[in-house]
Amino acid sequence: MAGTSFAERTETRLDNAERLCAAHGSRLTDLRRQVLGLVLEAARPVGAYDLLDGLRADKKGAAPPTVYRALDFLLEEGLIHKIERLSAFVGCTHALDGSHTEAGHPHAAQFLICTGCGQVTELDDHGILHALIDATRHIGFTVRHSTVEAEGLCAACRDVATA
Amino acid sequence: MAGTSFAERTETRLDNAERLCAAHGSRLTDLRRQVLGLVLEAARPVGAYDLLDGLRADKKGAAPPTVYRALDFLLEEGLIHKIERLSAFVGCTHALDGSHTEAGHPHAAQFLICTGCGQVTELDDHGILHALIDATRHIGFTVRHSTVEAEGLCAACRDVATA
DNA sequence: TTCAAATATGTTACATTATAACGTATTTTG
DNA sequence: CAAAATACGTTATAATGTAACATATTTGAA
Ligand SMILES: [Zn+2]
Ligand SMILES: [Zn+2]
Ligand SMILES: [Zn+2]
Ligand SMILES: [Zn+2]
Repeated sequence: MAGTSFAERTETRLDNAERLCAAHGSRLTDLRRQVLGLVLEAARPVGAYDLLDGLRADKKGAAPPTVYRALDFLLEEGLIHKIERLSAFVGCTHALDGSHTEAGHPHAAQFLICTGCGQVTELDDHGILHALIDATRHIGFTVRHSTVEAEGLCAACRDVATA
Repeated sequence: MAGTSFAERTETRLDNAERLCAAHGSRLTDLRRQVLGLVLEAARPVGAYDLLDGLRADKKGAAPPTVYRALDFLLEEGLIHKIERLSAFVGCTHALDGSHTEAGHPHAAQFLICTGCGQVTELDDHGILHALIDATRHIGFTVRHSTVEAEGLCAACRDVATA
């Protein structure tokens, strides 16, 4: 049995994830659950090789494909997002926290990356998405997937900076 | 003297770039000009190692730092953009084509990546930028730099697909 | 002009991120 | 149960990006 044990809140979110997978007819295996748990426990976006280190505490022989395959699955299920600018991964708050019974499967989101504290905030702002769709429709481009990432300072870090 | 020779249109854009640099008090050296030329001649986003291959046709001993340093300079001058999802680089149409005398230095832009033909279109849409600023202001986040990239099908490729 | 400082480039080595390819194990389905 | 599909193990390597330090070139002031 997988030795890793997570905080209660994480277990709750993992259970939510498991329900979403079941509803899609896909399987949140022990390994995938463990990788998702490691992503959720991190306060900030985690790189694949950090996850690999975490996995190795439990499964000695883990190798890159182990973690990348799990990440691919979690991305396809919409349980995590990849922050392109950081080559790192975060849990999808929309899918894991909300009571959104329609969640799961990738969705358009926006990410605010604070260069002060490293925290990433997920937005799900329709205005941004609409502005993008509007601008692209003009020139006949059909959007299938969008990446919106902003770097800057969160409220807390800005207050520190201007103090 | 650098042997690489570019199409006339590229030379024109390189001359524009040189003027912009001069106006900033920075220098578009032979090497940087050559790398920018290679970016501009490519019909699509180019990876750093493709550029390195191109450079090596002319300068036998070129190494990764050679091209990465040139790219860093060109990014800082706002002459090229990096497409994060592709780890690849494109010329900035705003800076190089327009008669925008205020151009140069990085600016917020949006990129449409066609998965059919690989072409990338640069937008400079105020609506998208504004929607992003609006959404972030609400939560006290200050945007310093934004990445907006959409993957999908351009008009031409969509027509082929539905034919 | 001459020399010191700043800037740009050369060069070697390495770090980080990601995937290919193939074999084994487990789960599902008829 | 047996066949097929899915998931995982394992080894090797590809692709992208930097650190560190030496050399060369340009700039600017004495
Ligand atoms: Zn999400
Ligand atoms: Zn912060
Ligand atoms: Zn641009
Ligand atoms: Zn196309």
